Amino acid sequence: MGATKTEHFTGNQNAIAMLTKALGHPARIAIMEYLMSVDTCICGDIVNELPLAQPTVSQHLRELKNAGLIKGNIEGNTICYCVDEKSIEKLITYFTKITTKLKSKSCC
Amino acid sequence: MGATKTEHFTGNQNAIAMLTKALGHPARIAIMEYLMSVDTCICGDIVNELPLAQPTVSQHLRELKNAGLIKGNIEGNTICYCVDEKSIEKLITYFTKITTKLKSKSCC
DNA sequence: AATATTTATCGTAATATTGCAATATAATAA
DNA sequence: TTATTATATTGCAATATTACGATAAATATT
Repeated sequence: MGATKTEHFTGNQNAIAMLTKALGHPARIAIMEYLMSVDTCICGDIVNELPLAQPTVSQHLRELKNAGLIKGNIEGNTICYCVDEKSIEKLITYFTKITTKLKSKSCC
Repeated sequence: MGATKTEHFTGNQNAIAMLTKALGHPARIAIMEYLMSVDTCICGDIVNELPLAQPTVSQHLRELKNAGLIKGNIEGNTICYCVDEKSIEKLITYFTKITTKLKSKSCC
């Protein structure tokens, strides 16, 4: 044991969990915030913004990319990163649906 | 190493990461969905809804509770669980702020 | 009181994550 | 060509997570 039993859950449940899991680390939240703190793509420069070693940042970037939360374009010597809006929209839609249901509840 | 370096990040970054991390497992997403699938608190009955052993479900419930995503009231023999709306609101507010910023971007 | 029911905790094995030094890769600059 | 710069990959140690059997704790039922 030790591995998540994804096969017992729906595709949507696994998809949402994949997104939230990728966001479930302060460094990755910090990366997302940094990517959105300017009006353009960020080319290079991400490693210097974080209090972590370069291989660690690279690993976090890969996880965000695998989850579909960010996109990365090779631009010569550096890589330009930016947020993939679709994934964030998906999360907002999901959570909004949740709270819409909650409004009609009266409990606890 | 192996432990997250929370001390290097802001309180808000850690707070959001704590919520998303707690949601980062399909079983916990399934629990949240189940809790919201009815109009009242769910007293007992959560274990039977999931394809996991009782101690495992109990562990997932504790994680959701520690993160502040659900509330649990002891009701005699059973425990009544429901979603803590405030935590979900916090996430929606956060992600909405993110997309508002993204709208003004033109990149990638 | 004895038993059943519900949930939590303990202990532990399997697996995953986090972090970084060392090294590799690839493009640019000298 | 030989640095230099930017990012990725490898390997590994420390730690965390996932899952569950066994057991405990607490209330309910008989």
